Amino acid sequence: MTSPIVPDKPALEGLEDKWAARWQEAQVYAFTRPERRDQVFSIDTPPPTVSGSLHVGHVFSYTHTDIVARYQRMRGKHVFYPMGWDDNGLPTERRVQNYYGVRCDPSLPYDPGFEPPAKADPKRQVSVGRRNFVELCERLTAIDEQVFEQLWRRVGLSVDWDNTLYSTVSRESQRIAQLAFVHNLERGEAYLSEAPTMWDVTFQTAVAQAELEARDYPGAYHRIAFHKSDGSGDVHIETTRPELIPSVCALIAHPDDARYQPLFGSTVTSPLFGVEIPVLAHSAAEMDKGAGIAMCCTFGDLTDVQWWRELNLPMRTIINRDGRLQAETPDWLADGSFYAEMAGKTAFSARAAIVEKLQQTGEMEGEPRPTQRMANFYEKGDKPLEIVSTRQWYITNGGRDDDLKAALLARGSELQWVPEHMRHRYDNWVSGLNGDWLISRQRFMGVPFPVWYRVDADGQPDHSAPIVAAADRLPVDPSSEAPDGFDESQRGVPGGFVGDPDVMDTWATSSLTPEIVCGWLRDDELFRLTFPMDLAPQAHDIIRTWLFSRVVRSHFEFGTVPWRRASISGFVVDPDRKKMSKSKGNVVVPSDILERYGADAVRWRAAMARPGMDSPFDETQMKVGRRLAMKVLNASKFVLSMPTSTSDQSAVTNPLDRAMLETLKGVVFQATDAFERFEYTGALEVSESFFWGFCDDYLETVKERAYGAQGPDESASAVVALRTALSVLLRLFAPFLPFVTEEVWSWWQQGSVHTASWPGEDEIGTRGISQLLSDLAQILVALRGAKSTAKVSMKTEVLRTEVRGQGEVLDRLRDIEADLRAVGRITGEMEWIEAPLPLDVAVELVTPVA
RNA sequence: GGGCGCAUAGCUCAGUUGGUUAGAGCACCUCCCUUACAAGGAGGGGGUCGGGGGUUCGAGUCCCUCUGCGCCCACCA
Repeated sequence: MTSPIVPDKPALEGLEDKWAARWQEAQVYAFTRPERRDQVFSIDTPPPTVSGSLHVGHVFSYTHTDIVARYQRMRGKHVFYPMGWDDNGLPTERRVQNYYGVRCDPSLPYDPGFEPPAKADPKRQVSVGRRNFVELCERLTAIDEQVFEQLWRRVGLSVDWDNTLYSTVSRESQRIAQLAFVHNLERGEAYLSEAPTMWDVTFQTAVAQAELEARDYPGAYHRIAFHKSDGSGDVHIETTRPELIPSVCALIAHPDDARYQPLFGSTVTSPLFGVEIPVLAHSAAEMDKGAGIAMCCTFGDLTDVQWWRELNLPMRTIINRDGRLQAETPDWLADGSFYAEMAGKTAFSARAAIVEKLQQTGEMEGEPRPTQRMANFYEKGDKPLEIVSTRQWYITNGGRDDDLKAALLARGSELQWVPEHMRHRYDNWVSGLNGDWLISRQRFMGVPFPVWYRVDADGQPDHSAPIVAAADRLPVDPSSEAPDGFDESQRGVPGGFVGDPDVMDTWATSSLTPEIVCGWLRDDELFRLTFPMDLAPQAHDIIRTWLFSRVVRSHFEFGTVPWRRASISGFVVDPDRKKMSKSKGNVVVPSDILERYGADAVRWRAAMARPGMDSPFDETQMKVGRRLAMKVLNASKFVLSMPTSTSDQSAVTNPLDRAMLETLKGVVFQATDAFERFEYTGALEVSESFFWGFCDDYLETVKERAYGAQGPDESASAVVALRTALSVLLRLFAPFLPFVTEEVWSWWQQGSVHTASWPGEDEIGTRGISQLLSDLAQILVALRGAKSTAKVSMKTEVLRTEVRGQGEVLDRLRDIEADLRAVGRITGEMEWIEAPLPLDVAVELVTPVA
C-alpha cells in the first residue's frame, strides 16, 4: 500500500495553475482514436467570438459542457471536445478599427511594411487596403485568443488544446466553407439573386433575418395630402416617413374599404413632386391603421416589398447604401425643384426638410403626431434598417419552400433537446421564416465566395453564369487569384473577369463547425468516429442562428441531423433578472470572480444552474461552492490520516460502515442516472448532500474507532470504509470540482482522477442496511439538540439516554452502541425501549457546573 | 397578436408516477475556539405551495380558469 502524502495545511490557492500545467504536460485530455464510433463522445463546442469579452455567463455555460465531457470521459468514452475561436466577421473588424485606429479601403493597394499608428485616434482613422486590414485582424485575434485560452484553462475546460483547436477564419475553415458552398451551388441550394434586402446603413452591409432585432423606435405620423388627378380634391395618407414621398409608386387600400373603393383604378399626384401614381387595392392594407390608405415606396417596410412584387410596381430607389438620399434628382419626378434640398441628406435630415416644406405649401395637415413603434435593427447596429435592392447570395432554408421547411422541422424533432421544451424555439423560428438565408456580406474580414464573373465587352460583369472555383483550388481568394483559364492581367477588363467582392457571413462558416472539427473530406477516419456528433451545447439565444444553420447544412450535405442532442444553457442575469450587457454596466468579469473564489467554487455555482434556466448572479453563492471545495480538502486530509493496515474490502464488518457504503451505492446510482439524462445539477445535489452527511455524522461518529479505540479489526473496518467512500466521492465530484479532487487524488492514487473510471455500484461490494445511517443521524440531532438547547459544549457528557423505537431498529442501533457513546459522550446508561413508534430519543445531560 | 416557460420560506431553488407533519442552501437568531475544517461546527425560528373552481378517500403535484412575471417570434402606413 502506498501511504498518502498529505500536506499539513491544504489550500485551494494555486491549484488551478498547478493542475492546468500538469494536465497539459501529461496530456490527460488528449483525444485518442478508438476502433468504433460508439466509443467516442463528440461535442460541437460553440466557438466564442474572440473580439468580444467573456462574461460570467460564458463561464457557466462552458462549464456545463465540460462537466458532461468529464463524466463521459470517466465512463470510458474517448471524448472529442474541440474548442474553436470565432475570429471571423464584423465583430473582429470593428474591434480592429477601434484598437488600431484604421479603416479598410479596398481600393488601396497592399503595403507590406505597414504598421498601425502607435496610438489609435478614433477621429482620424488611417485608411488601409484590404490585405493589410485582414493582416491586422489576424494579428489582433491571435492576441485575443491567447487571453481566451488562458481563461478556459483556468476554468478547467478539459479540452485537448494541442490537437483540437480551430478558428473560423483559418485556411481549413475557409476551405470547408467554400467547399460546402460549392456543393450547395451545384445542388441548387445556393443562388445569387437581386432583390430587396434588409440593409444596415452604418455597416453598409446586407443583414439576414436571423440577425434582426425588433426595437422600440420613436416616430411620428404625418398627415399628407395627395392630389386626385381629376382635380376633385385630396386623398390624405399618414406616414412616419415623409422623406420617402419621392419614391412613392402607389397608394394602396384594402379592397373592402368603402372609403377608397371609388378611387381604385384612378391616379393621384404626389405633393411637391407631382408624380402621377395609381391608387390600388390590396388585402395586405389594414383599414384601421393610419388613414387606412398607405403610400407604397421602394422601400419603407416589408409590406412595401410585398406590394411592389405582387402589384408589379416600378422601383423608385432614393436611399443610398450609406443611408443618405441620392445626389441626382430622380428622373421620374415631374417637378424636381424641391428634391435638391433633400439630396445628400440623411433620412432624418431630409424628413425635417420636407416636413417644413409641406407645412409651407399646406400639403401637410397639422403637426407630426408622435408615436412609438417597433422597427427592425441589425442586432449590432443602432440605426433602423433600410430596405434596398441588392444582389446577394442565398442558401435555401425553407423560408420560401414549404416542403423544405417541413423537412427541416422534422430534423428538429429528431433531436433530443435538453431541456425538452427548447424544441419549441426551433419550431417557432423555422415556421416563421419568410425568406431564404442571406449569406453574403459587403465586408472584408471573412470567407470570400469562390466565384468570379465574366466581364462583357462593355466592361459589365455577367452575374448570370458565375465561374466557380474547382474543389482542389480551395480555399481561394477571387480578389487576388484568377479563375482557371484566365490570368491576372484580365481582371476587370472587357472579355476578362472580376472576383465576387463579398464575404460570407460568419454564420455561413460556423454553420459548418461539425464538418470543420470532425474532418469532413480531410480525415475520413476521424469523421467516421465523430459524426454525427453526440452533443451540441449552446445558449438559447443562438437556436435560430447557429443551431438552425448547422441543421440546414447537415441536412443538405448528409441528409441527417449533425448531432443527436442539443443542450441549451440559460443566461446569467443580474440580480434584477435583467440580461447582462456592457451598455448596462452590469457585467461580471469572470477573471475577477475566479480569482476571489477559485475555479472549483465558480464551477460549483455554474452546476447549480440547470439546463435552460436563467440564473441570477449572486456572489454569496460562490462562497458555498468554495466551502464545499475546502471541505473536500479537509475531510480528505482527515480520512487519509487514519492509520491503515489493509485495503481489503472484506475488512468492512461494522454495520455502520456497511450502512454508509450501502447508502453511497444509492448515491452512485442516482448520480449516474441523472448524468445519463444530462441533469448534471441532480448528480451534484445527490452527491453533495451525501457528502455533508458523511462529514458531519458518519465521520464524526467513527473517528475514534478508526483511530483504534475499539481495537484493530474495528479500526480496519472504519478505515477501509472511509477510504472506499473517499475514492468514490472524489470521482463523483471530479466533473464539478476538477482541481480540488485532482489535488486530493494525487495524495494517494496513481494517475489522474479525470481518467479514473466512474464509480459503479458493484465496486462497493459490501451489503448493509442503509437505514441505520439515517437512524444515526436522527440520534445525533437529539444529542446535539439537547446540548445546544442547554447551551453547553458538544463535549458535555450525557448521563442517560432513552431510545424508543421498533425492535428491529433498536437492535441495529445497539450494534453500534460503542460508536454512539463515543460521538455523543454518553458515559451513563443507555436505555432501549421497544415501542411501535418512529425513533425517538430522550437525553439527560450532566448537571452543568454553576 | 402567436408560442414557450415560471409563480413553493426574506433570497436562490428542490419537490420524480397524487400518499404521513412540504425540503435544502443563503440570510436571520442562539450556542460551541470539539486535536480535519472558525473563510468552521451544532441547534433554532420562518411557508394558507400566486387567486378561484373542479376531479379524488387524499392535491404543491392532475384538469379548468384568472392574475402577475420572464423569454422567443410577429408588429415600420
